[in-house]
Amino acid sequence: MVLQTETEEKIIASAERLFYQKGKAGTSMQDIADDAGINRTLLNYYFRSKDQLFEAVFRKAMGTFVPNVAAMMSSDISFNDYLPALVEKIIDTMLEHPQIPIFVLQELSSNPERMPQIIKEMGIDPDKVMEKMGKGIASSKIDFDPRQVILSMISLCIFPFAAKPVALDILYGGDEEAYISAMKDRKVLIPMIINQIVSQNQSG
Amino acid sequence: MVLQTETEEKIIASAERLFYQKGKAGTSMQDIADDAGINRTLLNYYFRSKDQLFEAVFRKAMGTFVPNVAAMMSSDISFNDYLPALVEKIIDTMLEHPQIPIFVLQELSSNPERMPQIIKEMGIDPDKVMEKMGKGIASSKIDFDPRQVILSMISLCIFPFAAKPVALDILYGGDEEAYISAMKDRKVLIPMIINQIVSQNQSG
DNA sequence: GTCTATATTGTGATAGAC
DNA sequence: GTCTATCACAATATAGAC
Repeated sequence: MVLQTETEEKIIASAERLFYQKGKAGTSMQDIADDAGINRTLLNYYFRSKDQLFEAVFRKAMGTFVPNVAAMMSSDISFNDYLPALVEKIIDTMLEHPQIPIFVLQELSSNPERMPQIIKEMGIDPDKVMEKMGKGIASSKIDFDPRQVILSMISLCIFPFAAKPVALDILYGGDEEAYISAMKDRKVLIPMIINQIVSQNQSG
Repeated sequence: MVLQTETEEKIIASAERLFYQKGKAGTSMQDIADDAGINRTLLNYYFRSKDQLFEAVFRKAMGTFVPNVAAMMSSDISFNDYLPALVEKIIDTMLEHPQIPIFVLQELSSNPERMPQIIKEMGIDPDKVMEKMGKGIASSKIDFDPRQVILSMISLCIFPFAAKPVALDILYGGDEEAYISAMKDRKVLIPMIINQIVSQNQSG
């Protein structure tokens, strides 16, 4: 992260909070300026336009996930062995930034045509990911498509945060502590689930 | 569904499409009127305000899920036995309305304080849901909290649709047919996963 | 770098003619 | 029920003083 002026940092921090909660169209430049306690025109001075400010926030949010994937791909241990660490990393990231999934998915849902370029920019090679996955999942008991396994793992990790308001209320009666505690429990539950799918003779 | 005038139907149809894709703040009344091919003031004539039009769309979207839950709760067979039918119902609903999850979750994320009242209005009794769940899950092999099981099942069913742009591009190389086909496969995969978690001696 | 003033356009909503 | 005309206001963005 490059050094930034204090004002620029305040803008980004406020823009993040508000874009995450209210979305791009639901947040005005004035809202952000007020939240940051600065003059509205400074947003244009530093970021030229609302679009460019949003873009900065969006890219930072996307970048939150990439290190997790990158770390997995650069490690030389198999998917199965790396699984618990990966799940823990993802859930820890979610506990810190629970609003990011919906924010990112809402933007990608509105502008799906952005996906191909984003993948390219983030340096993710789908083939390489699949190769890594397939390696650990080859001996699957139920002969799952590796893509179904990875999709299921991500679903189990991320959806409970995207659906926090619903889960919190219906399943945990509004008890935030109970909800958080349950999310932490999933660090061990999810690898168990995935391992059960993938293979029961990992030792072989 | 009550009989509606043709104009009213056109408004709702356009409002759904646009609210789903661009969100509430990202969609103007003019956008909706143009999409419906009618005069903008008719929106106010039929729905009084943008807020009330949005509310109509939001409630209809929420109502899409409720029948699935309601059907499960009113059935007298156990959760485990009902599982495959429930998963199939949910995934079929998602295939028909893949944009609803993000739309609903975005709104609830912006206004989580709405949850308690919504649950009440929809006639969902959390205790009754939990009782139903706990019944089928009691003999769990890994002694899972029933809430973790239900949360996992929902995650596995819904997240792959919420994350469609990402999954489509990274996992299926942009091949829409392959993606849809994979989603259909999950109708049988997900019950297998959940059953493996829950119990291996359901017969007892 | 930070402010005030202003240009321009878009927005939700209503009144009133037909 | 549907239209035109209009209101009051909020939005993004820029020019220019300090």
